[in-house]
Amino acid sequence: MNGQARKPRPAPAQGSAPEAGFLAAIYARPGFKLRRAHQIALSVFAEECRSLEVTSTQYGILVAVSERPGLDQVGVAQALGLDRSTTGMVVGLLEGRGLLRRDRHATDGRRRVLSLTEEGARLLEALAPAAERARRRLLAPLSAEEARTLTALLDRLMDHHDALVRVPLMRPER
Amino acid sequence: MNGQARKPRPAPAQGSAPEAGFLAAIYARPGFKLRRAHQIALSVFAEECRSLEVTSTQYGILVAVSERPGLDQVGVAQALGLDRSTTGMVVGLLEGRGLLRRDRHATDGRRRVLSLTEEGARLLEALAPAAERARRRLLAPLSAEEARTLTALLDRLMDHHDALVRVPLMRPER
DNA sequence: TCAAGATCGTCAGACGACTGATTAAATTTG
DNA sequence: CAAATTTAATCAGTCGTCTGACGATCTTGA
Repeated sequence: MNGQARKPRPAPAQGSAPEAGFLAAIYARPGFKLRRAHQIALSVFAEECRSLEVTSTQYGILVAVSERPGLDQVGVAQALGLDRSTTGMVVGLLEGRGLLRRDRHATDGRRRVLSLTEEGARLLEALAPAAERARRRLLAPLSAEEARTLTALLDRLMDHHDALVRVPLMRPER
Repeated sequence: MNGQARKPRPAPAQGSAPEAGFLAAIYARPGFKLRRAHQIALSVFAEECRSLEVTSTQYGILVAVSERPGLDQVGVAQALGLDRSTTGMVVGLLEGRGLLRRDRHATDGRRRVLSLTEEGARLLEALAPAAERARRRLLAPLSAEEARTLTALLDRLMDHHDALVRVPLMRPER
């Protein structure tokens, strides 16, 4: 929460090994490690951007809209691998905060065309260094070489399973 | 959803490279890759356990209670790195399905002591092979060596940042 | 002993995510 | 052209997760 060590905790029972194999079946699961690592990444990002009140998902949406003003919600969802419903919800949130606009498409009445407001653009600028700090901090325990390896392995997982996830990554046409 | 290829999708705009650098700033973020990989891990687990109606979080809780009958909710939360509230919610769900019991602690009136029901134990047995299939499928694109590397790198991230996350991993005493 | 502090469970509120259904607006086709 | 199909957005419902607050209970130290 506060970015510093949270509290003098009563010494995690790590070393004392009260029972070596407890939950080994869970701790060994890659899915568990990924959940944990993701949890950590969210925490670090949240800490670095605390003052700006933006989550990593919101940051992704802001960047996408900034790079492609006029993108619709489906385009954003596909580019980021988000669910359509989730996207609609978060976009509504950002609209409510005055960070982006949601206009009707000129010729296709179904589409909602997204673009940053002045304030959204300003916030995004302030966000960039914070996001960079978060990236660095997350990767701090790894060497540059190791970070590249991790990145490559995760990319392999993503490529291989892309079609299996309900929301595959897809770039907007044009 | 259905475990098969979901639909003949209209050819992801991958190769055609409509704009090489679109969202590169996001795609390069390790946090983004971790979110995606976690999303995939959840999907694979869900597919393998679809018939049993159990999520990976629920599976973790069932295993923890099975290995330590009599553990309380805080113990479960700390062992799995879950929030107390989350744990209470999921435990309530499992209790509602008759998979575990929640009794008052004999001497400490604050504690709720957890244990598997017959049905919970049976389900857990049926779950083991499904969880193993999920693990294998998730790691399918990696060699054994690469899987070990990935595991090791994620462990490094976890160890280094453990204290920063609000819910550090902690084994129950005794 | 008793008041202060710590701990367990729970609630409300917020956010992200997925499913399934519905509505409205294209687009395709017979 | 009109009907059938497809697609964008939204909604309701479920689940997981975290935060902050609260009441009940336990422990401790003055």
